[in-house]
Amino acid sequence: EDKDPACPSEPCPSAGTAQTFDWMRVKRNPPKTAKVSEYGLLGQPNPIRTNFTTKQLTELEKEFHFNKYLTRARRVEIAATLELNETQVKIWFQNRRMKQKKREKEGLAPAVASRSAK
Amino acid sequence: VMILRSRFLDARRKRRNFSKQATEILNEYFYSHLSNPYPSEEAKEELAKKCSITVSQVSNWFGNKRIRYKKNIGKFQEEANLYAAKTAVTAAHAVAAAVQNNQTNSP
DNA sequence: TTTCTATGATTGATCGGCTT
DNA sequence: GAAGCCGATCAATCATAGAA
Repeated sequence: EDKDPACPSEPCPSAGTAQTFDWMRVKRNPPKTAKVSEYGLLGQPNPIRTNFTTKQLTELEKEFHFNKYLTRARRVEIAATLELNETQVKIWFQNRRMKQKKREKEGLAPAVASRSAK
Repeated sequence: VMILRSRFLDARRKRRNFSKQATEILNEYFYSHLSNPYPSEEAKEELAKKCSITVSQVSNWFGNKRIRYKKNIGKFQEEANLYAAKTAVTAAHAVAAAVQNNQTNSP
């Protein structure tokens, strides 16, 4: 049930004007990581968000420690080894770099001392 | 079994809720900018300072708030009206104070 | 204490903009 | 002109704090 925007320009205080702005309508397209399972059969079009295994994450992390950026060749290698798309590997590295940057920025001088703990 | 869902036991385990007043400040900003609740980097830094939390936490808060708000606008209606009224009262006080001051200076 | 809900954080993936 | 990166954000989920 929606309310007709009867009073758009009049700020009637008592009325709960719950308008819907554009940002509330934003919808993300489903991940293109469809990848119909090999023997799925189940009517599962696509699990949407892939859950990386601990093994995959460990390998990716190891590689990241070695190189923050990947070459096409290396990416193909890793993708094949870990059974992931090249895109997934690429995106993982991008996100990982962002995470790295965030940690460096925050984990540097907490400003207010905290030497009172323990 | 696949009890490997132990997502490395993230740091989210030791989560702490923000102070009552911090949440108050964040909500005031959110509802007074409901048409576009996307604070700029500068605004985030200011909010972070006022709330005594990090900029990332401010970002997380707005991210969660936006998603959860639009997921169920009705559930936040009461809260929305509450803050709308609050800001209205604040504005009214400012006006009242101005009037008061004006009269005091007018014999 | 147990159950359920509110909430902060994490993260694979998307969007728009800019560079190569 | 497609491809990669960045920064911000989304959206689903995790794990816990707090209400019931």
